[in-house]
Amino acid sequence: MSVFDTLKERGYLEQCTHEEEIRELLESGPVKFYIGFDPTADSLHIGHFIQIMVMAHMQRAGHIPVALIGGGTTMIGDPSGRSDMRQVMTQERIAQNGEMFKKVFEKFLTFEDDRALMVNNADWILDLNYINFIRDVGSYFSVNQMLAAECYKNRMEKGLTFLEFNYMLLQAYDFYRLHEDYGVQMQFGGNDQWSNIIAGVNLTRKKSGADVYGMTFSLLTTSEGIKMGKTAKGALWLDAEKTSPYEFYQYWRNIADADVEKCLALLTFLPMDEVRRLGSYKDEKINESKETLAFEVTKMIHGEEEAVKAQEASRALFKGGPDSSDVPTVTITAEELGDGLDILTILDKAGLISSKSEGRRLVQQNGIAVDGTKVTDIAQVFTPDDFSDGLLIKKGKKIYKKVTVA
RNA sequence: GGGAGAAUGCCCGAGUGGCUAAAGGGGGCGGACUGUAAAUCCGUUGGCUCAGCCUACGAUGGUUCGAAUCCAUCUUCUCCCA
Repeated sequence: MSVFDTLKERGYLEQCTHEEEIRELLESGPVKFYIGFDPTADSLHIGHFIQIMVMAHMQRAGHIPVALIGGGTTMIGDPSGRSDMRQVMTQERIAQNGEMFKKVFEKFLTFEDDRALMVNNADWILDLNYINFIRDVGSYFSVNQMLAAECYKNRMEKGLTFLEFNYMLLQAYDFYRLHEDYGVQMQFGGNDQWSNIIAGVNLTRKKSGADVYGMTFSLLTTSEGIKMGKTAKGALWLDAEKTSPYEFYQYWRNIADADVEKCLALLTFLPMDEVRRLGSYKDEKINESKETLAFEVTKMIHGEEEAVKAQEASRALFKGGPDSSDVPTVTITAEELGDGLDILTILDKAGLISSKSEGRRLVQQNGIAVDGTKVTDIAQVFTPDDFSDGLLIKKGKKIYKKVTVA
C-alpha cells in the first residue's frame, strides 16, 4: 500500500491540490516535502505531533521530510485561525525554541545521511530587500483573492494589520525557495494552512514553472469539533517538564468514546485492523482501547519506561485504591512542616489550589481526601506523624498528588 | 489627519448615583449518577487572618454622605471620512 493510501486510510488527509499526480509522484520515488513549524513556544504540543507523525510515515516510505523552522516568518506571525495579533518575539527566543524542536523531531525521524533535513527560513527571509521582494513576489498575488481566503476572512471584522497580511507572501516564498534550493516538491500542513499552502504552490508554479503540490492534514479535533489537546493548564505539551507523563497518559485515558478510533489511527503506528478492532468496542469495554491509546501515545512521546509507570500508577489509583508510588510527588522540608500544617497550606504547597479560598471550597464540597479519608474540616492539621509514608492527596475524582517530607 | 463610539469578573455580556463582589450565559471546579466516557441534575466560581475585612468595573484625578454608574485628562480598541 502506498503512503498516500496509508495517510488517507488513517485519516490524516484533509485536502490536496492534485490527488492523482500526488499519488503518482509518491509512488515513483523519494520525494522531498516540507512542513513549517513556528517556534512561538519552547515546546511542541500535541497539535504538532500529528505533523510529526506524517513526517514519520513519509520517511518510513522512503521520502525525505524537511522540517522548516519559521524563524523568519515568526517575526510576522501567522494570522490564520487567530482573532488577535500574535506576540512579536525576539530572534534569540526564536532560535532557542527551534533547537528544542529538533530534539523532539529526532525521536521520530532520523536525520542521518540527509534522510531528513531541518532548515530555518530566517536564512532567506531576514535579509530580503523590500522593493525587490514586492516586485518579485508581490506582483504574483491578487489582493482580491487574498481577501477572499479563509484565513483572512475572520480578521476582516476584527482588523488585520498590513504586517500580518504579508504572512501569506512569505510562506509562499518559503516554498519557492525550498523548491529552488533544496528540490522540495510538496508542502504539508494543518488544514488551517490551506490558503498559505495554495499560495506557495501557485507562486512556485508561476515563478519556476515546476510541478509542486500541497496537502493538508486534519487538525486534531474532538467529535464535537473542538480542538483537542487543551487542558486546564493550557496546551498538552510534549515536554515532560510542562506536562508530566502521568498527566499526559491521563489525558488520553479520558478521551471521549467517539474519538478513540480516530486518535489511535492518527497518533499511533498500530496496524489499521487493530485500530478498527479497538475502536469498535462498546460501553465499558472501550476503556481497554483507551488504555491502549494512552499507553501507546505516552510511550512514543516519553518512552516505554515512563509509559509503564504512568499506566501502573493510574491503574493502581483507579482500580486498586489509593496506594502507589508513581503519582506526581511534591516534597516539602521538615522545616516547612514544623509541628504540623493545616490542610489548606498543604494543598497550597502541593500546587493543587491557586488560592486558599479554592481550597476551602474544595473541602466544603467534599472534594479532598487524604490517604483515602475525606477531609471535612478546613482547619484539620497534619502532623509529622501523618507524613511518615507521605500523604496521598486526592482532589476531585481523578487528581492525585503525593506530599512527602524531605 | 477629521468625526463617532467602546473599554465590566477566565470569556461573552447586563448594569446610567445607594437594594452591586456586580444579572444571565459559556467555561472551570466540586458533588450525584456512571465506564477514569458522554448526557443529565445539584452546588460553586476575586482574595484573606472568612458570621468580618480587603481589593475590584481601562488609567489617573475630581464631584458626592455615597460612583461601575456623573465630570476632566490620558491610554487602548472599533467604526466612518481622507
